[in-house]
Amino acid sequence: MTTELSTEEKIKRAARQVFMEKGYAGATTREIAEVAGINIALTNYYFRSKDKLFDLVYGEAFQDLFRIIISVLNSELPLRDKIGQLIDEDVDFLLKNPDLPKFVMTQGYLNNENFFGMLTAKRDAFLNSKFVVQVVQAQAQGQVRNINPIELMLTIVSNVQFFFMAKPIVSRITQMDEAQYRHFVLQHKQMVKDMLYQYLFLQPE
Amino acid sequence: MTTELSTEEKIKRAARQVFMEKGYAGATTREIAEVAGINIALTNYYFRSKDKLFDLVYGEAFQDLFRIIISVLNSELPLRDKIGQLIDEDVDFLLKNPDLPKFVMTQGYLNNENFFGMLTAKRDAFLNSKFVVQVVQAQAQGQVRNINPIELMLTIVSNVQFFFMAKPIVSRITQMDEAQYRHFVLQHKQMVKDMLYQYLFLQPE
DNA sequence: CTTTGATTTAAACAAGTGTTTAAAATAAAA
DNA sequence: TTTTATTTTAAACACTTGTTTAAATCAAAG
Repeated sequence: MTTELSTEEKIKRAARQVFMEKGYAGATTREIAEVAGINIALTNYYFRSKDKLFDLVYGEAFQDLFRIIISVLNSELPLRDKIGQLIDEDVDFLLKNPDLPKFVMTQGYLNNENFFGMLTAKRDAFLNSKFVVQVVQAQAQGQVRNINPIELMLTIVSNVQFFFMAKPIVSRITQMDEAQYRHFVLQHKQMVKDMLYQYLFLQPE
Repeated sequence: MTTELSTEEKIKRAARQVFMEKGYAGATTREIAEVAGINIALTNYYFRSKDKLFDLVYGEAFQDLFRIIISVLNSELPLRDKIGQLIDEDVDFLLKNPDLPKFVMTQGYLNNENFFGMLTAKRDAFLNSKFVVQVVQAQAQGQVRNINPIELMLTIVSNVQFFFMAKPIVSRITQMDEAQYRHFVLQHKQMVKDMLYQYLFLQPE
């Protein structure tokens, strides 16, 4: 039924799966080839080396992780809605890609030049985002509590992403299965919004 | 000046350093031996294998990460002070051990039996902690907002630990050096407390 | 000093690693 | 079909891995 993928695409997908599960050092080209269902030599035929293949996979994962957040940060929404949207979209995205934050944060230091390059490229998108401007403006008008906009941004993200990074531990301790954990995270969205709104906005709308 | 450590202790410390930096797969016994300044064969003379050495290091890291939190959870403090203490002590501890959460959370699945065993052993300490009892009681008396005590616990921890796990990314984007980041995290403590108190406690004291 | 046991060493082992090679199979072009 | 280029394969390469061995060094006891 599914249309046959090109060999190149099969390798890339297998590489993403194995790298995400085992990390760079723990992954082997042989396992990637096995998952992809192709001969070992083809990984080096299509991509030049394990390093190059990893850089490709990591780069895409890195972009994926920040794309949605940055897009919402710079959207036209008013601040209150924007914070809600940040939480909603981040949760929805991570439900589909639960291992992404762990992968990006733990594997970044390996290919240093690349990693730091990607980060500095993203700097402006965060520091000069419309979100930061909105927060500063609202603070000047006394509508919003006076906290560092970047700290606020991180607080929003931390309340979402941590629940995915800690999932193996939490789901085990609380004995939640996949569906229950999903429900738990979805319900947590509202709590985070309530908490942030109440703390942040000085004048109730 | 420093008293000479035993060979066994030198290996264990070197192993902790290398395992934390590179992970299990990325670490080699030769690098551990080099860091410890001893012959390769000694790692297997004192510990039986790389696996056994890793299990030892991981087990201690695991205990370290939860010891303080569990101790505060079950202390005699009133709820409000307890939440403050959780945040204070977690930050202080992580300032001394910044790589611990990342290590415990990402390397746990490797030695599965051990990991899950340690988790189930900790289950009661969390689920039946004095903290949970206090929250439920305060909720019954209408003093505290009606949220899942475990979710509250996780929210507290997430607002602290995430700032350490994301440190490589955040410090690079914001161009903060070590001292600045330390100041940033210390200041963040108060913000987390304010936010949680305001959200959680229905009657101002 | 001699002897016994523990500790340390250099060297090697087998297995697994990323990568390459040269031939085979397939597809495309003539 | 014949020729050419592309893709795939099995096998091997050089190297690193965790681990072991047997000898050397050291410390303590007799």
